[in-house]
Amino acid sequence: MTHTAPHYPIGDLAKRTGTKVQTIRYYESIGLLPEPARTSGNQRIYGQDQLDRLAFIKHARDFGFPLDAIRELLEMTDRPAASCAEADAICRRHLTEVRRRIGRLQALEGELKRMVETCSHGTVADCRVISVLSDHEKCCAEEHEPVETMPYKATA
Amino acid sequence: MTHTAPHYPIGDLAKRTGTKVQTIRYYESIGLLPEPARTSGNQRIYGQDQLDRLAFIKHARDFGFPLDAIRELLEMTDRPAASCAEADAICRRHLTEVRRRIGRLQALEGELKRMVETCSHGTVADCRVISVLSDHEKCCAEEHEPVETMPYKATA
DNA sequence: TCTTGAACCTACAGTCGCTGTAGCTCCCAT
DNA sequence: ATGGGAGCTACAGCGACTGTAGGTTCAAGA
Repeated sequence: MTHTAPHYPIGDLAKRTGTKVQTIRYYESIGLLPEPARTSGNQRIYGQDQLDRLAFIKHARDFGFPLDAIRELLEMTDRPAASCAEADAICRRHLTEVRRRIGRLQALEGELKRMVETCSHGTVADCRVISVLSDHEKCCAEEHEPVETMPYKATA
Repeated sequence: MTHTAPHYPIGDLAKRTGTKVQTIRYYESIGLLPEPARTSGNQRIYGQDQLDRLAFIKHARDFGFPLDAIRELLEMTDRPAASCAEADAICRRHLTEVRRRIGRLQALEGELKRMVETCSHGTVADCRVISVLSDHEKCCAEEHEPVETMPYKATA
């Protein structure tokens, strides 16, 4: 039993990585994090390895990588001598996706901007916003694909 | 019984609006579309009103409005004499959200671009992609907030 | 030593906006 | 009469969590 190896309870891990406790347990449940050691009272204790692994996951999530891609990237970190072509490919694919999204959102931004700018602030019957949404003809884009879902929280 | 009023089965409604049949039933289940009339054999039949309403929903979804916002917008179309200030507000809020997302994604794009560009295509041990994700210090952004989730489909 | 309260535990439901499946029934054309 | 496509209900699953209920454990202070 060494006294030098650090060991953290789940709350410390959460604070140090900026993830939520539930999220860490969720990652464990889907096999993204290995099952950690437990105290005699059944509480999880983590070492440096786990902390690093979780930090990697968190960072990759902040970059917007989906968990499947992160899983692949983590497998690669376990084989440091392997070629990084796959990691490169994952990253490029992600970049392409990000650019596609930016394009869609920018087209959307233009249309929304026009909508609010031409709104005459009168009644619903005359409202530009409503009329554009009601009538496809009034819409500027010839053909526009649906943008990804965006559930934004209420700004009360 | 008039012979002029059009009436469509659910599949026609789907084709005409570009939504899926299940989606229409889903909208009904959450109260976004009213329950339609039924044939003697229990099949849904829709009139022009419902078609227009669904087209409105579809169009608004294509604009990225969340269903809650669409619900509010639909309520407004039922009160055409009311002020459109609320519709304007919803639209502006959405526009703000879209712009926020664009900003985040653009920051992300820059970082991802740097990552793939500096990748030396060697082993995982030397991989820039992996190392940036492993080590927060190597990351160019001083502080970056997580970007929204983006589950992209496999490009096989 | 006892107590208090924060942190931990499991298990499960809910979020958002659908999508897919199973296992039926119905309708229309041949 | 029959075949097949379209419709029906009910429910599970997606991704990535978040929140809740109801219990246990731990560490610090009295």
